[in-house]
Amino acid sequence: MMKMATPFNKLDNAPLWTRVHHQIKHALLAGRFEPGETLTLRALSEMFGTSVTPVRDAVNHLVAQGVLDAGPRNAAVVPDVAALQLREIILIRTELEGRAARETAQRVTPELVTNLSEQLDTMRRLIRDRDLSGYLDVHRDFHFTIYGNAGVPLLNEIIENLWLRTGPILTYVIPEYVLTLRGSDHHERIVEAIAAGDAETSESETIADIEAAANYLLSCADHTGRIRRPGPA
Amino acid sequence: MMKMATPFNKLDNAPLWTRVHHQIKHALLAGRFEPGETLTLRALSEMFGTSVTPVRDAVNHLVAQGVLDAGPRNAAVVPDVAALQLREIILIRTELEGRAARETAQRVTPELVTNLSEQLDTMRRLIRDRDLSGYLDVHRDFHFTIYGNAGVPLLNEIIENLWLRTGPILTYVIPEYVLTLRGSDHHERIVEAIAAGDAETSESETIADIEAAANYLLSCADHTGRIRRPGPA
DNA sequence: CCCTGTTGTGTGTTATAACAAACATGATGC
DNA sequence: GCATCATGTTTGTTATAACACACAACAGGG
Repeated sequence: MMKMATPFNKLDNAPLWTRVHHQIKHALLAGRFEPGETLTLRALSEMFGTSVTPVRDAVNHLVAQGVLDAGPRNAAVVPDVAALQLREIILIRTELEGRAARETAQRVTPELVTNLSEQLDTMRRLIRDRDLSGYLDVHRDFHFTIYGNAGVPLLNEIIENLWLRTGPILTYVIPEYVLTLRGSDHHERIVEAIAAGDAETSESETIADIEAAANYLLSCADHTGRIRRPGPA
Repeated sequence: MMKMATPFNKLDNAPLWTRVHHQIKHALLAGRFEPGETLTLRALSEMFGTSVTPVRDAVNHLVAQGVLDAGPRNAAVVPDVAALQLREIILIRTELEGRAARETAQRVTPELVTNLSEQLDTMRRLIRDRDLSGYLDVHRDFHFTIYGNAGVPLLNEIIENLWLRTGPILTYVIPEYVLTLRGSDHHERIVEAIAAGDAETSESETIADIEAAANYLLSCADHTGRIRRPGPA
């Protein structure tokens, strides 16, 4: 009497607002919304072909996470993260990601080192091929592979939230930074330290990596403290 | 032509779901919901006398903040924070609150020291009077006075979120702990360190304070790792 | 010409109803 | 007596409409 037909319809009963949430998040990380832009519920609902209720839920979620700002009249605006806020985020990121890297080094496994080394190779290849979009994806996977092995899920959750907050400005500023690396980045040393179980170096190199990228971003700030996109050329 | 009547009706135009959010949050911190209890939208809406929409928004906000858990069928359940999760929270709290205390010590002002000393006196008096509920309030104010003077609003926001996560178990376990203090707590030394601009001691004493309370909480865990309420007597 | 009051439009908010999935309950057949 | 299926209830989800506030544009009076 088992119903054989439609074997896997269990998958698409995820709530609508979840998918909307996912799409907005990715659009944010891809830089498809301009910093400072206010997102209206009706525009988004038309964009996704749903009623306003699911997008309202999704936007509420993002505002609660701090990924979107609450503007006047509780309108959702894309955060225009300035130098001041960036410095705050970086301070907390160094603290938290440094600690995560330390924890991971203390519980290193052979598989982890293998995975990280492979990701390192992939990153090198993507830089050589000038595939910056692909690089950013693997780069993020690389870092979260480390943090995910710290054995502290909550730490991972908070770090992910902090990355999300820098999303809008990252995508239009980082590519130029990546090209200046030429392989002389901290990632190799992080993997070496983790492989050696050297918690101290693992932490310090992680912090150095974050601060190097942050310093580049901060150098893109104008006199008002707003991070501006480099010339489009 | 100025409308003189109803002089201050500007105050109650805050969205309904904001107030619902506020009330649920405080009920949580006051331990008025049992850990593991699932909160139904219709029950809450009847409790607050609104429709389900505002409570839905409020609950969504809390779930997104990690203050409430998302149970099966996306139902909101009061988190039953076990020893394992508590250890994670404490790890991050020591990291973040330690850093905040360090920052505050480096930018101490005379007013800050005055305020902290007054709060310290109030706390001593409330302990002497066995007013544990009042003590917990001032105690929270004391800590957030320190963190609020670190000059890093985002740090404050994250720390507040972490406190919220421990809310449900704090209220029914901490009172007994407070009574064991007898004034020999770390708070005085924290204020001394801040007043002296001693960032190092400010951080270490803050961490010691957090870990002392955490160790008490963890000693209340049974063999399954769940924190249990001490005898009601 | 400028100020002011009005009106229209856009936007988030709230209520309500219809919906669908999950669970408990009880009846029915073996 | 027990398993199984039907059904009713509970609960989150979504759509829709009415609402209230805010802002902009515009017209009229000074």
